[in-house]
Amino acid sequence: MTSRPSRPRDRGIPEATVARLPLYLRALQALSERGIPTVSSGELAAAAGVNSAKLRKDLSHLGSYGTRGVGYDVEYLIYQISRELGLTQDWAVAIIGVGNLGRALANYGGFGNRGFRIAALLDEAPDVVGSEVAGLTVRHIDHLESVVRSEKIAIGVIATPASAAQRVCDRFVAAGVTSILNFAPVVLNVPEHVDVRKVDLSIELQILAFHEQRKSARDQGKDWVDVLEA
Amino acid sequence: MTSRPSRPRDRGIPEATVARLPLYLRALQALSERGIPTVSSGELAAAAGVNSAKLRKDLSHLGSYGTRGVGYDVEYLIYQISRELGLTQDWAVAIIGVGNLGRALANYGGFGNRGFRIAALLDEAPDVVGSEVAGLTVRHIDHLESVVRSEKIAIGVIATPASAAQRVCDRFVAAGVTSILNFAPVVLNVPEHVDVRKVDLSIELQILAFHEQRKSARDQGKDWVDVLEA
DNA sequence: ACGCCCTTGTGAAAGGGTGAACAAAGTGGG
DNA sequence: CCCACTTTGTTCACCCTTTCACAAGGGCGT
Repeated sequence: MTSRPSRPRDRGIPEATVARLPLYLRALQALSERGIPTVSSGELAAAAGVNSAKLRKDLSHLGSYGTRGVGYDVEYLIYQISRELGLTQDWAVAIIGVGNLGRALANYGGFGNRGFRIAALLDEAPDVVGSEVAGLTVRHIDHLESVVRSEKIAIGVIATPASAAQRVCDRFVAAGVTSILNFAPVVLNVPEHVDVRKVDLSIELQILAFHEQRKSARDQGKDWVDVLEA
Repeated sequence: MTSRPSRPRDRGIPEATVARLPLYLRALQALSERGIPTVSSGELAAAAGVNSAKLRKDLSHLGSYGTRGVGYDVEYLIYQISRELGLTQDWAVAIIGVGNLGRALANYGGFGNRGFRIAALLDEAPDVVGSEVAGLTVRHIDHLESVVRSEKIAIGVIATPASAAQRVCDRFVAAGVTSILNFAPVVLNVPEHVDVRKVDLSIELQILAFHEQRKSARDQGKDWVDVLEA
């Protein structure tokens, strides 16, 4: 079947690498816009905020797309990463919940030029349904199933209040959606074959607070542990 | 100085554990609201979406706060985790950029009851400055430095377009802010002592797309690699 | 054509995180 | 008072990730 001898691609790209590929992609697109034809691992790593050894190892998982002594061809690498991430195809996305967050997502420019197309906005509230947001008419959530089927939606975005999230999630899953991006602060229950990623605004703040507390405690030479002991 | 002999807290809590503590905290608060007094590691782990061994190990980094044969006291554990994360003190937060995203953040309820207080909303656009959002009057970004000082802001949130992010970041740093939550799709340059966390809406989608592509490729029995070889 | 210099790709080692499994410790019933 | 049962806290082995260091490979000037 595979005749070519030298194919270093493992088909098993580490999760940590996958999470960084979008970073590299963005840095490369910035270079491309500035008309820069090639870039070394050191330069690209600096632009993406990682160290160069990590970057080289990450890219080596996709194949040998660099040229020793020169670096990487910007356009070629953009294409290879895009393809690996599946961004060369068109992904239809539905956003449920058109509050401030849903609106922010709908208006976020970063989707269009990366293979994502917002195909539907759904909400429950009568005063939102029918209004126009980001060039789309908001439809009632009752249309969820029919929209998923007609628009071939594979990725669903949940931007509802926490109380509605699991219900929306169940309807997504029942309709055949297999990837869900969840902004509601709840743990979603899904079957094995469905991927969920969570973005939680307050968790990030809490992690920052932890480090911030540690910094200020150190500055003051305090020993929190003993002070607060029972 | 430290007189008590048995103090298992290492002061070196793994980063992965810190990232999960907010999850446990939320699950515990839900239990607390339902009036449940104690919880076992298995139950709490299920509610937080992790396995029980991991949960027990995470909690053991804070100390021995459970009772063998019984489980954990919900209220006590809430207090211990809150304290560890630094949520028992009041954190003043400033949000720069009052677009849809900034508004979503300002209206997000999850902050108030976790020690975070939004102390200022700043923007540049004349049509936003002066308007009222989430009970606060939006002020012009020129006040950034004075607001940081007068409100003792330790955490800054950047919700501006990408083009403005680094500039805002520099001003935050110069004014003495040491923790930054960045929603703009750029890599921020900061000095060593400043913590930056990034939330990127489009990166999460790209990671989902990668897995989704893989799933559909597998379903169709395709061998992408060979098909697309040069 | 040759050799110098630069940069990639990778092997090996170190570090951190995960999960299974178990001993220690506490509860409650008889 | 003792025993059976429950659940924690921890040990250990494994896996994934990061990092260092360097050999292999390609361009460029002479």
